[in-house]
Amino acid sequence: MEFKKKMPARRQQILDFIRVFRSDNGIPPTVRDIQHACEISSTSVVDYNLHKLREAGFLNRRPDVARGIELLDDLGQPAFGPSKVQIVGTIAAGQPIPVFSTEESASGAEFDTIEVAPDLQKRFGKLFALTVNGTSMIDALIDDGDVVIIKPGQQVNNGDMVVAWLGSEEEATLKKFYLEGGQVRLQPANSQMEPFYYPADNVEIHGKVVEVIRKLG
Amino acid sequence: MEFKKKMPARRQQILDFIRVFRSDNGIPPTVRDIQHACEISSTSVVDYNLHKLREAGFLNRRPDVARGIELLDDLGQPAFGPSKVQIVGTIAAGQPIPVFSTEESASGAEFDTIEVAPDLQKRFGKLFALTVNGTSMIDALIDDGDVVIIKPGQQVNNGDMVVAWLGSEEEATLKKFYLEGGQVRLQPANSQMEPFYYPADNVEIHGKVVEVIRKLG
DNA sequence: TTGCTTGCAGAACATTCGTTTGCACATGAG
DNA sequence: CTCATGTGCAAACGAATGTTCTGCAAGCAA
Repeated sequence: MEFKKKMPARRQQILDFIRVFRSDNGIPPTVRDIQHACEISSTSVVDYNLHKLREAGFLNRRPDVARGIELLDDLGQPAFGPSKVQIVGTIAAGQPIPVFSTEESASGAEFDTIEVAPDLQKRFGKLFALTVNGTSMIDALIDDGDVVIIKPGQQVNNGDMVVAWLGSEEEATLKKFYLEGGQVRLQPANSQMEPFYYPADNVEIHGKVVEVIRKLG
Repeated sequence: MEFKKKMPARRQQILDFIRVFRSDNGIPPTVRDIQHACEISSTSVVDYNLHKLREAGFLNRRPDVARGIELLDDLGQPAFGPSKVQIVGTIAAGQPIPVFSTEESASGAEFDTIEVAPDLQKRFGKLFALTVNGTSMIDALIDDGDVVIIKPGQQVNNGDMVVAWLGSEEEATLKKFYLEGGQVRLQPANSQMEPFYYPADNVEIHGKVVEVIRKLG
């Protein structure tokens, strides 16, 4: 299945300019800003291409408002302002991890959120967060109250810090992951600690930790 | 010296609305947006108050451009887009800390930066960051490569994690700070570790850690 | 050919929106 | 009292800006 038809150079240029302009000035450009920057002879051409870009899902246009161009991220969400990540629960040794459905976050439920650097979501896409409860992850240099930002999914590489569920132990944990033959080596981040070994089918990977945040003061 | 005269309620309301509107919509409000939201009968009243707010240094107005209101932070800098904090150097046991001049960051020098959540700078004002070099802070649950976000200054409270310079040891360190009589107790964040005691005049406080960030993957 | 689509051009139109002007009312200093 | 200053109001002006209409040309398929 083919997703992206090749984008005309003119259209790509416009999209890039909107990004740069918004980053430089804090507000989106006007149609005529785009016209002059991209050396287009008419505003109608800009309008035409903006219309196409809207159809392709790259942006939104608020009708009849000045500077109403609104860039969208990969998920069709407005890409402005502080990025907030939902804290879907806590992680602690001996407790199940709350199931996060990647597709839909039940619109009724209200979650706590944590503000993260906007570039995080740009790099990793959809993210979730867990609050660490207790000092059971201290061997991974993670303290009580720390927040771990997680990219959900099973695809992890050796060396990634992962959210692992150990079936036999009935325990969730944060460790560095290494697949070695049929075995899984879970290595605490603390180099002074010894690794643990488990059969591969006993370890269930829920996601990959992309950042740890500890708020103080 | 008196800094802030009391701000008229109307003016404060306008300022608050601009913040909320910008956060909700990603673009600044128009004069008429403000007029309607604050139930003001005329645009000229809004314009008058915006003029006053500009004189007071709270915002900037780009002349003759739609939605040209630009909120300023405490330092008179535009407050939009991703918040970047300068990484002014590294911290490691046995090495001096680079001196950060709070007033001026030498415009010639180029620093690495790290993106942080925008609310951090709103809450703490001017911030700096240090990269932790080596595992010497591991007793404070801080790993090699972690970035600590620091609010510079000597005013710290008991229990704060601080950047401390130990004169006699010629060593910089990150520890929880407690002033007890004439002594300073420096407590590693790791509860399994024992505290250290120093005479107060041997400990130089450079700032307060407000957040620890560990990037993975 | 015919018809359809994509893309560009020029001009005019309609609305949004920043700005200005004039006036009124209060308060306080002199 | 007069004068200056801060604040609020109404209306209008004009620049900024989104939108629309008509036309043209090249590519492509039936």
